[in-house]
Amino acid sequence: MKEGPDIARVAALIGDPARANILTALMDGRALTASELAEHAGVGLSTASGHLSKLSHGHLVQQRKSGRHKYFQLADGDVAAVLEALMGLASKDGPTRVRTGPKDAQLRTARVCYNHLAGQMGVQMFQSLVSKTVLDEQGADITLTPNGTAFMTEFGIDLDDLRTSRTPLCRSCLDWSERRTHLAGTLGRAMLREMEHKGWLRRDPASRAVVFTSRGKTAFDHCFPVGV
Amino acid sequence: MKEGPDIARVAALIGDPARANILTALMDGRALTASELAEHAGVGLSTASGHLSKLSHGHLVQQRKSGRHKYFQLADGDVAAVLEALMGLASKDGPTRVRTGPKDAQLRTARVCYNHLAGQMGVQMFQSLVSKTVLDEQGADITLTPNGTAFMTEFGIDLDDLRTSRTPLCRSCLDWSERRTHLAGTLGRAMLREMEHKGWLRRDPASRAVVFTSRGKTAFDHCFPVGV
DNA sequence: TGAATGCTTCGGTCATGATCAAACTATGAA
DNA sequence: TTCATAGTTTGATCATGACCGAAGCATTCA
Repeated sequence: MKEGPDIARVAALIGDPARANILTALMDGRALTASELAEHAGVGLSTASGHLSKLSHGHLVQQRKSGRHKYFQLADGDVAAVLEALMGLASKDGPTRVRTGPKDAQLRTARVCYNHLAGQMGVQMFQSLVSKTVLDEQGADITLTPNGTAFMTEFGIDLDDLRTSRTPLCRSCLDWSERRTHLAGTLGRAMLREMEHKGWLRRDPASRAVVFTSRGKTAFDHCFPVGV
Repeated sequence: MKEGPDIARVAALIGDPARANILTALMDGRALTASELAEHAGVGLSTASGHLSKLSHGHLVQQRKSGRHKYFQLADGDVAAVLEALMGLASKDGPTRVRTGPKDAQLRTARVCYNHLAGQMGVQMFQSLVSKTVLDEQGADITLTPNGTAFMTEFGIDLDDLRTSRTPLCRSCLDWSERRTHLAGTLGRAMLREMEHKGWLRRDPASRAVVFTSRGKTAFDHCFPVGV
């Protein structure tokens, strides 16, 4: 077998353990340096450099030079979505799951997906926004209603600022632990940032977990009540 | 690097060209024999047998013995969804796309995704059913409305028969060429089968393409008008 | 009971690519 | 300028695993 479908190229790229480690490390949306990623992957710097070059050519990651550092991040949300989907498959792969530890449960309740909130709380927020008619959901198309504009402004988000970006304001993202839609796009990102800014939550620096403060959880539930 | 995340195992499984060929061959939902798959993959029978054993252990395919034949098919819809997602990523991978041929356009309009209709027409059907309130969409949850029961019966589908299965009746599936939801689940499968039975469409035996007859296209547009 | 077909297992060959250390380049700091 | 830090390139080693043909099972058909 020499020439296979393109799908094989991409999958093989993700299929190397070191590269998979790099990609999962980037799943929280942060940009990391080559050395940090080498550390995460558990390989030497030269090896990591080679991997990053391949991931770059495969358009799975994006690079940005800043001084003598080079920062890497996932190319876009689609890559993150594919990784999430693969995790969904892998997690039910037979009894290999030594997982479901305490960390795992925490990821299930709230985690960062690329740059927005995912997990049970991400889904709760989204569904609450839909029933409050802040968002309108038509298939995979999410739009902000006129009603929603006021809500967001009050929440502390500068919509004009967001609209300058060429990436869509609202986007749906499928949650693989919950099998439900949650909010992505620049608005999803802005809301996560705002909640962090309000002090509702804290991002675990070592993982994708998001920890709500008790005050934050209360405010969250008040702002995004379930089953309205 | 020795032990990576589970995601690497799954991705590596898909990442081999021969195995990727096998999986894409199975994307139309049909069950194929080991020899047929060896042919598709372009490798010897013994090699294909080894690959199939690995795919089986990785829970990506399912096997069923029937006489002296052994049939293989994708393990479930989630696998198909991941493959579709990977195709989405691969298709925008730089200028490597010698694709976008006539076959590609045909796949974009209508194709089989695992066992249901996908592509532009799949999306059209789904959206039409939602605006006709045959289906109700809440996030990723799709349900058949009481209204919809009558519609389906008239369409020629025996719902009681479908409900005996333990897999959900309705399920949403994200279309990666259209970036929109379409209908999966046993109902999605039944509708495709019924349309084939009505003679509206014909499945290309060599690919995932679905070709509508001109009469079928007219009936389809009448039954599932766009933008109702 | 053979004979034929479909698939699996085994043994051996071979190519790929992951890895590291060391040399090299580039940027920033002293 | 010189030194230190961050990253890339190169060259060599080595393990993995894809591949095939031949032999081995199993199932059906005669």
